[in-house]
Amino acid sequence: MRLIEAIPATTWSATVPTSELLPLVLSKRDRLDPEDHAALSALPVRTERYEHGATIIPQGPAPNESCLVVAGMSLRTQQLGQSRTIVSAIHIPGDFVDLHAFLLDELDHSVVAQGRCEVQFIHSDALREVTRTRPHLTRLLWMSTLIDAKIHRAWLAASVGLRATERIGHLLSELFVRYQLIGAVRDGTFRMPLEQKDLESLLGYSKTHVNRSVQELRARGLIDWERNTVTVHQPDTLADLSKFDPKYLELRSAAR
Amino acid sequence: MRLIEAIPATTWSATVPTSELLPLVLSKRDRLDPEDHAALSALPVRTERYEHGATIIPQGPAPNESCLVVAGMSLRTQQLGQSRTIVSAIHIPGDFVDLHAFLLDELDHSVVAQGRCEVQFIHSDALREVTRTRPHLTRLLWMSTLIDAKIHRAWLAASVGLRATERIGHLLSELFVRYQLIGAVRDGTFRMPLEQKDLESLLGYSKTHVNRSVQELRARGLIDWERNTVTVHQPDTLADLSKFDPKYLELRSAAR
DNA sequence: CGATAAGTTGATTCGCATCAACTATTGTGG
DNA sequence: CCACAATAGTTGATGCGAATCAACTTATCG
Repeated sequence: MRLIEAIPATTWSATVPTSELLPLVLSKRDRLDPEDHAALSALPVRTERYEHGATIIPQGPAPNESCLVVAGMSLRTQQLGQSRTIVSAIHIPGDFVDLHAFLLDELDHSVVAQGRCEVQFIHSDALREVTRTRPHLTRLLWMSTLIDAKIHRAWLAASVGLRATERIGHLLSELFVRYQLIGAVRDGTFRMPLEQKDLESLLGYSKTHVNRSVQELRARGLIDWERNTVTVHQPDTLADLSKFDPKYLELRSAAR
Repeated sequence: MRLIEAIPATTWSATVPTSELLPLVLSKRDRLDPEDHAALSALPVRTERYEHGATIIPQGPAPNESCLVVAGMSLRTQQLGQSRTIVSAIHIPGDFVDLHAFLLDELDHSVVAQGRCEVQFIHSDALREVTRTRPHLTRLLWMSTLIDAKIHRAWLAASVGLRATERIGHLLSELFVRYQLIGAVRDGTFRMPLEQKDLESLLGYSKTHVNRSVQELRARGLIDWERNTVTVHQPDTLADLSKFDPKYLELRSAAR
């Protein structure tokens, strides 16, 4: 087992009861009135744990459940041709993994556990019922998928327009912000189930080149990164270098 | 004016009355019952035309309208730092341009006309009313944004995993399929408001390299492309070479 | 404490950018 | 209508960013 120890500190399950996780997540986007809150708490959920590399959702016909990361990390991976695998999204605690599954027939990607990972499943019927009766919640759920798309666009822009060093800086800036939002950064440091080698499938660079680029960021005093621990010494400088817009994950809804 | 003549043949406004466009577009996703159909037809819309390069939607605070391309083409463009502009989406007739705008406060991109372009605006209040009263329509609208995200993921994968020639093949395969879906391909040929030079901001390659890659595709007998006219001689071979999954935009499905 | 995997360094090759010239096409005004 | 201007497309030469192959060091785990 060369995993990071157990499920990382970045877990909510310790502090938040199962039924309160979803309302908590959505309340970060917009105020929930008591009825909405109750509707969410009442959703039946099933919690599962996965070992590193396990497939949480397979590519192909969409499952009749959607899920949410409770602890750890999962990756959305797409096949490109036969041989190549590309990561198209990273999910950390509080992120919906495949909310879109309940509206699509077929998923173009798999979801796999990166390190140990705990997720909460919600049946599509229950979600459909929410969309039938609770318009405001529907809009908030919809918004979650829009934020997903927003991140996709940012990755796409980074992929087209940045070179290795900047691009790694961009990814680390994003993870820094996202881990900050769930309270998992202390003194500029966070732990996550990614190592340098993982950037090979994430960004498409060889491990050799990833390493040289990471060294450059280190040499400039912007970051440290050993194994699963990342420290961002100068978030602003790093964001600037990487053309990362720190506001791009501001999450509040326009839909009341 | 070095535009493609007037609004291209790829227009629906000639054959479909304004109020019927939106129901027509959504009915491609799933059956509409008469009430849903009526609700859509009743939406007040405003039609506008833009010249090449005109900004249809500016980056920044989200507008209180969303829009749909009726004729021509529009591009979603993002700023990366000060200088670089990246295209993150292409919209052709029948595509929603910024349906997500009505749920987000702030747009991370602009939308500009590529060639002459006709769009239909729908006020956010009207959309919000639809989401309040018509759950099935809401799911279909939501699904439009999910397909958008699906295309983003395909672009991202292509951008990370393919080289210039394949990547251009990928884009042309996608456009071929999308234009086919709106009935704008005849004998493998379609016209569009993009030229080779436009791939510079679309894919991030220099025009020199774009040209050499296009020539390679031509030399292999896969395509022809002069100015605004593209012919795909062997869609299957091209898709295969480009690792393009031709199924990825098939839209119809079961219960929504 | 040995085995395995992550990280590091160097040498070579290749894809693509860049700069520069040139041709072909389209559009414009006299 | 023709001559010219402007833009799209084409070709060549050179340099840099990143892949690849290979060897090696360091950390981790059983």
